[in-house]
Amino acid sequence: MSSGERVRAAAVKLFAAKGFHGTGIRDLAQEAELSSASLYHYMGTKEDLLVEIMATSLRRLLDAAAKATAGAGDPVARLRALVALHVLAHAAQPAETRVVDNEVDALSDAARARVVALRDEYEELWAQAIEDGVAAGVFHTAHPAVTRLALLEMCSGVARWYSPRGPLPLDGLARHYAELALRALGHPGEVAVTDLRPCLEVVAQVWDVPHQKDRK
Amino acid sequence: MSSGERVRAAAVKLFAAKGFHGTGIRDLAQEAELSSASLYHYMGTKEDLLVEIMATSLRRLLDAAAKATAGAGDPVARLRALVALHVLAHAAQPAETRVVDNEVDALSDAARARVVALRDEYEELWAQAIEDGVAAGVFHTAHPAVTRLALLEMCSGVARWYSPRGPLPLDGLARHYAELALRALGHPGEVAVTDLRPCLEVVAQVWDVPHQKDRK
Amino acid sequence: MSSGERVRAAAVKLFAAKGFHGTGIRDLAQEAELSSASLYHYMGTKEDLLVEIMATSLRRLLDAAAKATAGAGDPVARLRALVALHVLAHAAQPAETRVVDNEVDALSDAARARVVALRDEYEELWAQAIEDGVAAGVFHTAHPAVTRLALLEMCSGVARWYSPRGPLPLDGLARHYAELALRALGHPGEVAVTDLRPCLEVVAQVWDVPHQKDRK
Amino acid sequence: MSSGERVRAAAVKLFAAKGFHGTGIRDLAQEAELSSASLYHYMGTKEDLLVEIMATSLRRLLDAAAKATAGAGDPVARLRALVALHVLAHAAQPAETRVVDNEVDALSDAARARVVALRDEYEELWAQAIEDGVAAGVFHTAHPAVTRLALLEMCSGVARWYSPRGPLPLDGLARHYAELALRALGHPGEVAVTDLRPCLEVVAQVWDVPHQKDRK
DNA sequence: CATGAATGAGTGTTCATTCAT
DNA sequence: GATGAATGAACACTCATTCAT
Repeated sequence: MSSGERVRAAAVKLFAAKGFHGTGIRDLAQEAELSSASLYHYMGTKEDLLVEIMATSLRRLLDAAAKATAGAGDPVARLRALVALHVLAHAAQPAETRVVDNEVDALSDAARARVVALRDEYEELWAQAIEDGVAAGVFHTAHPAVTRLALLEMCSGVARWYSPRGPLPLDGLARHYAELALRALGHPGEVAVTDLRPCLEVVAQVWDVPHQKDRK
Repeated sequence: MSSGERVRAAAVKLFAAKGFHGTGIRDLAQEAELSSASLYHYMGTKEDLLVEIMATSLRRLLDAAAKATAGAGDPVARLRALVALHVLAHAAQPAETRVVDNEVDALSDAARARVVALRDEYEELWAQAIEDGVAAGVFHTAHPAVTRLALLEMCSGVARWYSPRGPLPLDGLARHYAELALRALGHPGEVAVTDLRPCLEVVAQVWDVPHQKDRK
Repeated sequence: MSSGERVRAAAVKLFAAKGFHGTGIRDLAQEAELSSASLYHYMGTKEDLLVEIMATSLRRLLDAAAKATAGAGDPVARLRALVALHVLAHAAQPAETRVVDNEVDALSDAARARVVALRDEYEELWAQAIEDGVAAGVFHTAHPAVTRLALLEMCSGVARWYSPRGPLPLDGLARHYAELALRALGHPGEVAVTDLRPCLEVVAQVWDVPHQKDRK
Repeated sequence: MSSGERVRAAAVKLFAAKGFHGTGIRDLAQEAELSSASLYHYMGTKEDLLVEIMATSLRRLLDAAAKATAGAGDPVARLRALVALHVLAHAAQPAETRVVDNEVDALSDAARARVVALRDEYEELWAQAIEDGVAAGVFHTAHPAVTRLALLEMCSGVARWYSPRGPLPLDGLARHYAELALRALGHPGEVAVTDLRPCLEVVAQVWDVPHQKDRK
């Protein structure tokens, strides 16, 4: 791992664990095994580092979601894919996603606008899937926008507690959440592992996570 | 509002908006319209202030939950009450609850232990309701603990986006979330406003929130 | 001397001796016998301190010059007064005037504009006196603007070398420079001490300098 | 222009514009279009660079002055030459001369001693000319040393404002200053352009400045 | 009850300089 | 020659906290 990568990794780890404002430049330096001055060869300001992490992470999620839902006309399949992908991303990359979800307030106005725009673009995929499902009569919900937010928060929460060392493997987690989400949308039924295979493949590509939960 | 109350209110507002580490003692002083030195007449350290806010807030939620579920043998009724109460608390007191949910990492080990113990005690009410519902055959979920966490995150998320100025009043919000939760637990069905009345009353008592959503 | 005054005095001394950029905040703190943090009770930024010194010093000179030339219709008398005043100010307040003369480049654009405006206002008094003298036929110079700049630089230079401990007292210095200036303007002749009395009085008032050179 | 020359030119430009302490090594590198590390192939420390600039510049002025006054027994001619040369040097090389005049305080004690010795040697030429003129009865001044300093400051000031794009060409400037100086010394009279020809030639040789003011 | 004054430790960032490549 | 990488020390400035008044 190069020094530049170590800096980024240190930032992800510490921003996730202690928050942006709770992480000092000297903490980053120590974690990256560099002097605090050397940090500045690999980053602009501390905020630049945060923005880069958030934007990259969000864009990756957005691209993965676009890929995983591409060509799926069925709203149920799309939502299932979105839920699975979101949950897997948050379970596999809890630090990155916690930073994205928790540190928006630490951004300056300009940077926040950029990040929020990406987030909105991503959420629009969810909104569209739910809306289409309601229109198609496969989803039933009195307040689609509220439901969307509820489901997103539910899925994002995974980053706050999931451990790959626990009893539930990644694919089981994804299946369970997909079922919860579809039930909440009034479309109950089992989710088969085969339904998730495309998602798992996208996840494996995008985040370098093995199909099996047997690593690290 | 007394000076002491102004200090606490300032802390809740700013800790919620900018985080504990993102809020300086001078910010608090300005918000409370006091000098920074005077702050220390009303608080111990900055961390003491945070701990007080978190502990008080959690204890209030815990007491309210205990009161709202007391005597209800029916797991469905208990869970409905817990969901409604949690959602209402987060919608009515978004700042307090955001502090509780987001700033645990800012606590020292000793303080964190206290706060986490309270939180665990509260979550145990949820765990018990779900477990009882599963045992009674009214809830169906393959991973009760995971489901519990998913629902808690879903409900806590309300504090991040709900606005009383939006189209959905508090009671409607509570009903909707209760329905989402029960559906997710495999127990679909409408939730009547009358089912929530006891909750709304507890909320009104505990958090000084009017029944009607027509205030500021 | 209060702490605030000590800070200002330290800044004048050190900015004059080592330049704005050559003076660290810790140097100021040491000179003012305060911690570097305490400095910030008495100043805004380091640049604010510089601006305050320059603006105050220039305004004082401008006011003194206006007072010393007020009511004098004779261009010769006005120029004599301006020269004497300028020289006395630079001899009596060498640190302040060196800061004003040398640190303009250290200012931000906005601050520089303010300071330069004051300086221009002051130089206009010189320009007017010279122009009037030329028009009246008492001064003879082919390039009045160049001459004005030459004389100003000549007089400002005093701050770079004059010592009250040297053989030449303040009033002798002023007389000598007044003679040099008038000669350069083609209006030779002795300058009597009585001609300078009004100037010396203004100087004594404005800069708290005794008439006699026998202090400190 | 070689890299080494670019470094020196960058230093002259930036030290003049922002001061020694106000100029960072990175500023120099950028101006010289080199990396900051590469700078150190062409210089010792930042201070060495400053010393080299000052010493070279002063020695060149000193040599030029010696050459321009060599063999001239007439104190008036000598002073006229000194003034013209000084003014021309400051008008033609404003950056170099500003560095020499303003950055003496930035030098370490040892380096300052070297530079001041050169400056003293140069000023001695002025002192000698004035003294000789007074002794010969062609100059009249009550305080020769003060007058010398006054005239030197007057002439050095040219570097702070003269622009070759203004209305006054170099030779006109030199003539005007020579007249001002001789008048101040009680020896009025026109200065003919032919009187300055030797000086202009020395200037052209030493500083690569064309006789005509029509360049750049 | 309230605060101006004060500070040691810490903030994010830049400094001039070195050195292996 | 030229530079990316590296750093200890310093930079201007803010931190949470104390205390005499």
